[in-house]
Amino acid sequence: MTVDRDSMEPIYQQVARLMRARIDSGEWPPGYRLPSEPDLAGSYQVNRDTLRKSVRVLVDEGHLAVVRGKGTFVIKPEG
Amino acid sequence: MTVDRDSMEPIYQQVARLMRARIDSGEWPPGYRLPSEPDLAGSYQVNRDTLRKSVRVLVDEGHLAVVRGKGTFVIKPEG
DNA sequence: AAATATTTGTACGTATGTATG
DNA sequence: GCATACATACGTACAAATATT
Repeated sequence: MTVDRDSMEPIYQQVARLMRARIDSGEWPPGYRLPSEPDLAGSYQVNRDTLRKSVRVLVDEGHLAVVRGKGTFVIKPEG
Repeated sequence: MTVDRDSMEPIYQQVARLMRARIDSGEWPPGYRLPSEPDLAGSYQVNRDTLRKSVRVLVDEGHLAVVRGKGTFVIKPEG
């Protein structure tokens, strides 16, 4: 062992975890439109590019859907 | 009709097409390691970030595999 | 209808970190 | 240790789709 490995997690994954928690907890319910990317980036103190990486993770997981010009929405269970 | 729509294609997709063509043509055969991202970015006259988007497209299509620290490789038919 | 504002998408530039050779 | 190659992160600007006034 090389002492304490795997304690590093990229920021965008950390943010993705935080956002996932808000979805799972119901704070961001199905159909909810998230704050804008610049707003979220500000909230999490990260760059917009980094935030968008986090969003992509959740989109890939099927938790979020992004619609250009409209916003980012929490996916509903059925669809 | 709104006159000639859909004639706009993002640069990263254009580059993805060019790269796909080189794979399909056999210029980049299975197992081949592509030039480095900075080199490819220079060849196609785009930013490295843009080139990485193109690569992601081909990875998602199953044409390429990216290995950190090693390079980007053309996927072999079988695996 | 038209102009404006909002929101996501694309593109470039730069710096630093991590994995591999 | 050093060089190479991919990964992450930040900043900036403008384009495109949508919504609002």
